[in-house]
Amino acid sequence: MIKHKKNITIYDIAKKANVSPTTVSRVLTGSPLVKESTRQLVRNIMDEVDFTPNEAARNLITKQTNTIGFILPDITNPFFSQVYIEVERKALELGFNILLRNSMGRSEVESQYLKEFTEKRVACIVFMGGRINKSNPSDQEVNEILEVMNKVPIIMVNGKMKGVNCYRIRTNEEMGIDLIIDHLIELGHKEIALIGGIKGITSTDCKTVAFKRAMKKYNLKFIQDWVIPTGFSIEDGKAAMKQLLQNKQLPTAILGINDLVIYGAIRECREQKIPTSTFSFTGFDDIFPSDIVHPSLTTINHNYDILTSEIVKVIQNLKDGKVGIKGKIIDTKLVIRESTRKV
Amino acid sequence: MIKHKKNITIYDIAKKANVSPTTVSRVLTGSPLVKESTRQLVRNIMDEVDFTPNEAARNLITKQTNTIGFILPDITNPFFSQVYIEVERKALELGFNILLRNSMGRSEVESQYLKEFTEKRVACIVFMGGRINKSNPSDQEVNEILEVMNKVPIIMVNGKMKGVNCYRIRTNEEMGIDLIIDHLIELGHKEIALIGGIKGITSTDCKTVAFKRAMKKYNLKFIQDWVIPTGFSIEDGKAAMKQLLQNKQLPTAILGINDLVIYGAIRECREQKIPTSTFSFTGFDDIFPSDIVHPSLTTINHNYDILTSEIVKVIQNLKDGKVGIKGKIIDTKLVIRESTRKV
DNA sequence: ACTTATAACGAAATCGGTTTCAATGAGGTG
DNA sequence: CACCTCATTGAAACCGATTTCGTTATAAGT
Repeated sequence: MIKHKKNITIYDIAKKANVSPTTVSRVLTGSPLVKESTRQLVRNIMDEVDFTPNEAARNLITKQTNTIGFILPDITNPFFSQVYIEVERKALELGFNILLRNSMGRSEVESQYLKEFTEKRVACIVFMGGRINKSNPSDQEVNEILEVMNKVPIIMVNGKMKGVNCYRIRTNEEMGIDLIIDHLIELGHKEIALIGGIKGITSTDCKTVAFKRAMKKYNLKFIQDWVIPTGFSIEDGKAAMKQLLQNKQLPTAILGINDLVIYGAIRECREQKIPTSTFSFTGFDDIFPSDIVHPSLTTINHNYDILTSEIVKVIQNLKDGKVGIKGKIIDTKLVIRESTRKV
Repeated sequence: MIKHKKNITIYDIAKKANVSPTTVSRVLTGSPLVKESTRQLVRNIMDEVDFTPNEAARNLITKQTNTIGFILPDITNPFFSQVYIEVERKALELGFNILLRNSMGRSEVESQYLKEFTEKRVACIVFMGGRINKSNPSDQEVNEILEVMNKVPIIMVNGKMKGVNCYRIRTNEEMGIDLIIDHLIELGHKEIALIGGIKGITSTDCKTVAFKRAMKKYNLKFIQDWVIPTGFSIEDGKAAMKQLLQNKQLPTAILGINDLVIYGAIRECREQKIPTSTFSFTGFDDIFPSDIVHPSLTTINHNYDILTSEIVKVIQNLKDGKVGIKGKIIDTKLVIRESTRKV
């Protein structure tokens, strides 16, 4: 195995410098209780012998880490990597570093990582796990969270669990749907479809409800055949579009549960030689390629900067021992690009 | 600060179970030197009081971690996240977990993370840092690597440093360029431009040399005005295309230093109302959106599966104490899509 | 019956830092 | 000169696991 041996310790440094280990430790922690000249002496010897303090020893005695555990489904998904990188950058300024884990949305993997994080005594856990996106998580899934919460603060991002009173930051998805529908109405659309998503997943259910409500608000007819919840991937979007195109009557606008499914829908149109300008498309998330695909996508942006700032604000409060607010909903905003046009 | 206190230790468990801490530890490590009945007894008590072993204490005494440090420029870049996620998945099977750090390509940030990793006593470091991509890294940058290597094995991915004899895995970029040129020649192209990249960066220099060599091989004239090294981003690609279009004579094919600059180039064409079919475009990297942008991109795939397998193979060897090979070059492959056509 | 092997367990040392508390000496004060 | 303050320093306890080495009891071998 990969073992680190014959390590140089503060005791070795102390001997060489003719001081006590205490003094060496003080130099390490930057304590002011050391004469400047001895500090320099010790520092020089550290450099000379290439001393590297052992973090495990420090963590053990201080009962602290400056590590934040971060669980998300898949970092290759631009939505998550955009959130992650910003939280990392902002947390770094507070002196925290981040430990990332990809759960691939699998509950048992999440369990494993939650356990790992408590063993590592992380300062807190940012959780974008799959289970907080289920409308009906199992008792075990809930209990596990509660148990971990006894030891480590948890911040749930874009999800919730009934009975779990942890910190919650989420983006206002209903508002996003309203913005989209308003925009489409303005462009004169009256026949609107909704593709992608999975029933029983919180965000899908939530968006679907908001969609129905908005349609009712404008007195538009809600057509069940135009709601096609196939999934969240590009392939799922392609499949949904294929199915949608089999209807005799077609909508003028197509609303995707996220950006990816719209990429798929557009691809399906291309393959069937249907001009993409036949429909107005809207996505959700504003992930980075949405700016560069063709047609570039009208979509909902999560206000990543505010979202991540709020996450870090909670971490900051935890660090300072303040209580702070337990929940926060972030406004979303509409980004208009080429994929929507007048009917 | 966020401190963990009043922890339950193996001593508490031992007392409750009427056994020694040694026995509890044996249960934790899965040692066979425990009677099945006492093992169950101890396990039950652990569950009962919700005991979580302290990893710092374990790391301290065993002088080991099963952690791999991973430094890359930016995880939001699909090229890196694709490599990262695969290494993570494969390393997980070996019992390793990964600690990711984004250097944003900045050398001083890399230094900080290298230091952090040695303090954490990681098992090894996978390094896709910026400095290994410089044709002329500074002495300090090299020395730092050498110092770290004294304590932790380093695996450099797609980069090198003269005088540094660590493990090296890289993709064959020259081969990629050859494949592209061969493909373009087959389609009848004779006028070819090269956009993006930065002189002094290894991969750019390497690709440029390969480009010149291939052009010579086919007796094509190399036109300096058609080589425009602006950078690596979408914006840089846009700028390069803008500049290229100012030439009186234009090429029929445009070769990008990576996929992103081609996204930018295509965008610039759109803005200038030039049909994208005017040129054949080729990228490099085959990042995920290249499949879905329009036109979908002909590009070079890094054989991510083999690349990551080789990385993990080195880690496996390190774990087993085997020496193994020090370097490996991975073949690249051409992926033909819509962006290239007969001239 | 006596030695020996084996299974199960525990005492105590150990990893490498931090922190508490006490000690020392120099300088200031009345 | 006695007393006090303040700046530096060190001895030793401590964090919570693992591991070495020795002990005990029981089964097996001769």
